[in-house]
Amino acid sequence: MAEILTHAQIWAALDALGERYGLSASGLARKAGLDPTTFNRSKRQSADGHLRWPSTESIAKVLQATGAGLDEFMALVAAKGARPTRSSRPLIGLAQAGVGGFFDDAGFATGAGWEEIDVLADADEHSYALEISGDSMAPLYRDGDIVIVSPAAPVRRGDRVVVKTTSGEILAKELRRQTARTVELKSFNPAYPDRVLQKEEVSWIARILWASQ
DNA sequence: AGGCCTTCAGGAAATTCGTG
DNA sequence: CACGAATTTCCTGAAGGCCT
Repeated sequence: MAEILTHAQIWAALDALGERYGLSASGLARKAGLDPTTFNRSKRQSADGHLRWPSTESIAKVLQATGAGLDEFMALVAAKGARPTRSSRPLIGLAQAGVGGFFDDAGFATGAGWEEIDVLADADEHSYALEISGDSMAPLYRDGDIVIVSPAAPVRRGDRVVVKTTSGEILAKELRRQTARTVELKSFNPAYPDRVLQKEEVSWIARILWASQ
């Protein structure tokens, strides 16, 4: 690969990121707290043909707002022009997920009762969709949002994760850190408490890959 | 290391598009 | 038809390069 970052790749990656969330260029900018015109076509090239680039600050804000990591963004850059594949994933409401019978011991989707939903995301085959209910994850995820989750994805500190406890509780939070004995979780919504769980209280951790719709 | 000066991304205003 | 969302056009603040 001769060029690492081309103008077309960067903008295509930004578009692809927006598409994953069902957002237009202006919608993505607004979600990131930027002026809605920031990513418009007309802002990508000036009349004299000069190429315009998004600032690193804007990209940082978009990654912050979407929860995508730099590695995921760079994967989109490398996959310039590739349309995300539409695939059908099992879907369940966050509220129902804790009831039991929907997951195996490792957190993989199993059993009956799952709906199906089409998502614009080439997530792995083990991924499934959760419909957010309530405001406990605001402002990042709102009631009715769909998040794509994978129990097969490796989790690192700072990742957004869904955790099932042995008592049947389902938590969606940010992974603060994992120690030998504990798992520390930070709430998205500051109105809700952070949690520190003992390792043996955790039945599985799945990483939130994308939000959609 | 400091000041000037050019460049340019992003904001403001204006306009068009889309949808009930 | 009205309202909001999306987009274009124009403008400005400030970042950053260059030359002492």
